[in-house]
Amino acid sequence: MSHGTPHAHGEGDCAAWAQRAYRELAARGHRSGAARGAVIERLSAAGGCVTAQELADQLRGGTRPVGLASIYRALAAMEDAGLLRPADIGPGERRYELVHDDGSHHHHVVCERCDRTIVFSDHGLEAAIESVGKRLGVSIDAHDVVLRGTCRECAG
Amino acid sequence: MSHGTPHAHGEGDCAAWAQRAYRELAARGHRSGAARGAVIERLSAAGGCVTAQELADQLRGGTRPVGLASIYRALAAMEDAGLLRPADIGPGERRYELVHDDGSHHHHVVCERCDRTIVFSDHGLEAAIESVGKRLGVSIDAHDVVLRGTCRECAG
DNA sequence: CAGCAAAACGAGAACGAGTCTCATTAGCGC
DNA sequence: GCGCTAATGAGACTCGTTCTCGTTTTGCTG
Repeated sequence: MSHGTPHAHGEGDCAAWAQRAYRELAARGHRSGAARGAVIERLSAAGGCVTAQELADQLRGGTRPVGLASIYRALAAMEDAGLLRPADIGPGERRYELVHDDGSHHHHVVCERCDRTIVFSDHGLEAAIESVGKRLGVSIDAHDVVLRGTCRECAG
Repeated sequence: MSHGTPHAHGEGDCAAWAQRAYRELAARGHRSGAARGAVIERLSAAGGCVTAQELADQLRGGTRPVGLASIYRALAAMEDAGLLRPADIGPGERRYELVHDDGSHHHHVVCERCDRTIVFSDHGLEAAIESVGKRLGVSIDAHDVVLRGTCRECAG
């Protein structure tokens, strides 16, 4: 049951995500623009977990530079549409995660030595969180969990 | 502004915390200064869960204004000394929590309607986190958990 | 296809949190 | 007191994010 997926990158999902993003945004009355398209492609290629700045850097080197404002606008629109989820992993680190429609869901471990981020999911943890919500009488819409420690490689 | 968290723990702890803060900082070779003293008093009075900006505002209105730089310095020194723990509750929200020496430890629920923060601790959740760390082979030094939802009052 | 209104765009200004620098002040051991 | 050094505060600076505004695109309609 609680089988983890440490760093499983499914690329097929991301292409599907891009399709859904186009569809969802169009359905919400958004017109298709070059900037937003480029952002969607980049996000989908990266599989998520990027900052706005990283997107800007990558797009600046690409076929066509995209203004920062447009990137933030695109990200905001997609967050509104439930296509992205911001993850506040550290101060000055707002990373955006793809939200897949299968409801899959993960959290992060940040290694304090190498600064790498490991992705995981865990049923036990989700269950514990749900149980806390019930106990407190709070209906939980979302939750962020960030673990900090030393990863296997750094621990040696 | 309206962020007076109803406190489950007594205020006696916070006075004790202030004492320990003075002691611990002195032990680390810090001299006692007016600015740092004011920050300790304010933190202890607030019981934690404040941002540097809030401290600055409160101290500006007080008997003696304290420079922002000094506040950040004081916070950093106390974090180093294990007296404070930063909690990244939201973007642009670096709140500092008192670390009590009884090792007590809590997390936050942020109500998305009234923006209030509820503090809780849960043994099951801690256990789940520990178990995740073991499974991933990561030694966990610290962890942040933020739940977002609607509190009992707002759900009405 | 041309015309049009609204959406999207990009450059740059503005903003806010946090950090850094530096000249001045003040603690503490002597 | 004396002097060394940490602490302080004003303000400059960085950096991520948001806002503004004039221009370009898009998609719709005649």
